[in-house]
Amino acid sequence: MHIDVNNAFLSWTAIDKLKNGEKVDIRTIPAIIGGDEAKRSGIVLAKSMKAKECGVVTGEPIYQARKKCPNLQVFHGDYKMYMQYSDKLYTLLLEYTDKIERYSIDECFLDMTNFLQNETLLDKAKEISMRIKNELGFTVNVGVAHNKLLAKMASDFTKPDKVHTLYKEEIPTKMWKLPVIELFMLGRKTVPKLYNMHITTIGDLAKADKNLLIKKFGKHGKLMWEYANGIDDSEVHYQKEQPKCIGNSVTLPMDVQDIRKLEEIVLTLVEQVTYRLRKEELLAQVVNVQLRTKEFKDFSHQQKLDFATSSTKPIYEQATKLLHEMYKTIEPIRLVGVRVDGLIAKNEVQLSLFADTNEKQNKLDEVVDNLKEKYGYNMITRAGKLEVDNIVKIRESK
DNA sequence: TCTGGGGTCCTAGGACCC
DNA sequence: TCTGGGGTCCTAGGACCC
Repeated sequence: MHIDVNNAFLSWTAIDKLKNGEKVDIRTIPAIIGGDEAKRSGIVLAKSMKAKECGVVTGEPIYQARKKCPNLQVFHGDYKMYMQYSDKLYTLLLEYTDKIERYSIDECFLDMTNFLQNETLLDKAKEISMRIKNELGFTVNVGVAHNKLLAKMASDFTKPDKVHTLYKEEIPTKMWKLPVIELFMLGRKTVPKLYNMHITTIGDLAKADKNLLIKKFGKHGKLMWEYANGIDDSEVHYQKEQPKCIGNSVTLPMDVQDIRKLEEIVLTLVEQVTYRLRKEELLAQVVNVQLRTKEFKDFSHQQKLDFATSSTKPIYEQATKLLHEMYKTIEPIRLVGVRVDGLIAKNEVQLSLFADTNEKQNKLDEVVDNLKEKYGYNMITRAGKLEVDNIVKIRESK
């Protein structure tokens, strides 16, 4: 089964407001959850049905959505609150199976193979759907199928509050008629290329020459042909996996060219990233810095460290080096990102010739972390960074 | 008042080794 | 006498997901 919360951010905001005494249910009016236009992060993250009817789409700029829908109401998201609703959903689902993959904040895959007893899968799906609505106050779509791909495709059929099946024999009638963009893992870059090959529906793709697709698209070609034919043998990954990378980035309220400013922003991001790294008890082996220009061109540089570390100082030094490498071709910068890669568990660390032996630095990080833990992330900061902190307020929830 | 932020995976090309 | 072929590791960029 694939379970997908209908308009998750909007629904959760709606029920949270109702709980706090708000009279109108924002699910019943033209409304969206969006970023902050003044901070240049004004895009649509979720929309109500009424907003959708106006033609509002997820990901578009809010000003554009407002043009389509003049009486649109805009609300900001609250990640911490969303996580609480996500946890409630997960807890309820655990009553049905312990093999649950939390695919995202609002999506789960359930492996029901060993939990059917006498009921059919479909009855269970209906029961789950009903209980979520009654006990948690929001609706979901449930997709029922014999693999993850088909379950996910099924949960995406008509919304909201629906249970759909997509069994093997239903593939031609329920899936093949859909436009090819609807297929999982086909995005805006690949679809025009398929159109040029006269492939417009998922059915066209399913019947296309597999080898030709592989020749044109490599591994991705094989995958899309298999998906179009409903082939997928991936497991439900119900055990929490160690992250492969940790990164934070900010779109700046205004373009920045001053390298000193950029350095300070990088420092803020490094502190954020390494804080998360230490909380997860991981060490990083690679540092990556990303810049986006005001023309929306992205650049990134990365480099391996001589030793695995989670310490602010060496990671900041590496990040500054990378920033300066890229600064040569400087243009006004819109976004700055810092990411660490090649993560390993702290207790699995190999002894290196250049081991991270700076006890003093590690101790300092620990003290700062504890203060942040106790008094809030933004309660302690560097004196030299106060100005940047005003530009780049780090969200407490992260 | 144009276009978020968090991720994963893949590919191509270059350096280097034998 | 004028340039092989196997491999690994690293980096930059891009596609896709929610």
